[in-house]
Amino acid sequence: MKDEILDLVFKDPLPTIAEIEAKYPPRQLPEGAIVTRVGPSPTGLLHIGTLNAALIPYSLARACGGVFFLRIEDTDQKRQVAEATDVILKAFKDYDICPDEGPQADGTQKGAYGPYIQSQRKDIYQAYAKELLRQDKAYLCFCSEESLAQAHETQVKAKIRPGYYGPFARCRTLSEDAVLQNLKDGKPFIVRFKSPGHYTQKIIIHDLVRGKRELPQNDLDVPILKSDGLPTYHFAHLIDDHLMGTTHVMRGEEWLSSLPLHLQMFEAMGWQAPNYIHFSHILKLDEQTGNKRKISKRYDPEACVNFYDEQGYPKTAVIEYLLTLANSNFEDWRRANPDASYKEFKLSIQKLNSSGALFDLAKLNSICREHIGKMTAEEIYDATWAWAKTYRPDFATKLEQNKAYMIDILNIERLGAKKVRKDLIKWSDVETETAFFFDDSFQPADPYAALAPMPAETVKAIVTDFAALYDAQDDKDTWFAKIKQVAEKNGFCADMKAYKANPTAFKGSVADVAKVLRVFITGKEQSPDLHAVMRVLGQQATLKRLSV
RNA sequence: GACCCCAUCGUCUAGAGGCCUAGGACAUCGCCCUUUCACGGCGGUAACGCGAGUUCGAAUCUCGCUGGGGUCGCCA
Repeated sequence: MKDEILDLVFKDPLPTIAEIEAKYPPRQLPEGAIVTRVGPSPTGLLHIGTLNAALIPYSLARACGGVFFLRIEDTDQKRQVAEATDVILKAFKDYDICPDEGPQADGTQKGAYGPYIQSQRKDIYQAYAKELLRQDKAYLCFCSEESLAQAHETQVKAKIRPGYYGPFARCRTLSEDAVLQNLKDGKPFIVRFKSPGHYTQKIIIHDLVRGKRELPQNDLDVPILKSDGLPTYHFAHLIDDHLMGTTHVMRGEEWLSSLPLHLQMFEAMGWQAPNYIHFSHILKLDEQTGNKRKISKRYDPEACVNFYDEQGYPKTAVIEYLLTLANSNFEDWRRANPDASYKEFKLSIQKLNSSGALFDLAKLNSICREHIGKMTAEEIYDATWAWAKTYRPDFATKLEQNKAYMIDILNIERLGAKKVRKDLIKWSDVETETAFFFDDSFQPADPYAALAPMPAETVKAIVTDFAALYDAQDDKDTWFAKIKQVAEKNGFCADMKAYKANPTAFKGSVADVAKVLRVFITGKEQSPDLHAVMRVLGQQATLKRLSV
């Protein structure tokens, strides 16, 4: 293509290809190490799929001593959301995904293969686009968006494969004079890749998970530079992953269809293409249709990572859940290594799952229970406090003011217990589960109604009799002996076996007596171990709740 | 519509032609433990989408069908 045209298209001075290539020398890496990356678009809240798309390459790179970097793919100015990059950075940090290279929270960038923000690489993309134009492997397209939309519609109506290819690629055959004239007229344009492919012919592709596949060659003349001069994904991926030395491109399966295009572009550039891995989407059951669909930010609150943050799901547990979806043998490994960090698990490319998984909150909950079940009361306190500081400031204050008490509460059936109770799924549960320990959040329903049909005088007698005997110093056996004593005094059977053998002989059993006390103490019919609850509550508070 | 991907219990999956009467985990149900709940223990229900083929033998290989997902943008 004429230099005159090129000069008109690229008015500002651009670095030469040689200058650029010199800045991106091949990486020196140990044998078997891979270079991979995640490239989120800063468009708002972080999607769970993006977290997953970062976790997998990060884990894989870590397992082989490779490099994992973060690249912000912000080439679509329309979809840009302010602060979204900070959201990504913060989420990665919170979830302990630490890129070796990429933008940092303080605004600087780490790594020698940057910049890692695509909007800052405009001149690089343009330099390569210019080179492609010079070599006639790309051309200028002046078709308006409206005419393109119209052509698309016509194709669909005529049941012809839609797209800008072959006879439909009108600007491909524009003469240089016509191009020059359009440019001089100030017509807006984009740069298209001149595809050398034929749709009827095949290209062999290799996906490290799916294996060898045969796909139709790409014959679409896709845009590589938009009218604002910024590259499209296809072009940016080509340039960046080449220059940055990516050995393994890992991305969602929505990219599989464009792999022939990408491979074709690598070949056109004379570059060796990286390895590709396309992982499946995280799906969700659509309640309307009953079908599975890609979990979406728009309809599913659990699609956004901040949902888990707000609810207070332990971040490690969320990561472990994602890991079980990625490599099903993670669960076996976890059982064999109950106390190891998930970071010690060697994620395997071969075992990466290739079919879409339905997001299962019940499974996540179970992982959370196990996770919190292994923590000490102090650890739970700290994590809950850190969560509450952001999402429940009032509760955070309450935690601060009652630290020792709260730890005592959390230690019920935990400290020294052979089998710890696993009723905590997330940090917000700490607030609800411990509420009855505090007078300001202890909101019992009418205990007599709750205990009906037991007569009110019987209830009162049990409560007052026990209150008279209660001593917070009692060990569990002594404490229970007193409950039995109260039971017998009021005509209840103290021995469960005897009661079950002949239930009609008594007003009820010791279990009913315990239930009365439980309702008065906790406001609920179910609670953790009552003796422990009373002990933690203390003599005074216990008696106060038993004063009728 | 065209092209592509995927297909084992409700869910995530194990499974590489005979180790499969299909295993595990979550969920669910029952029993036990037990002053309630939870935990824990024991047990149960529950799957190879369908149809051809290859083979002595198929969940596993091939083809077709069906179902689900994805792509077909100056979005990524």
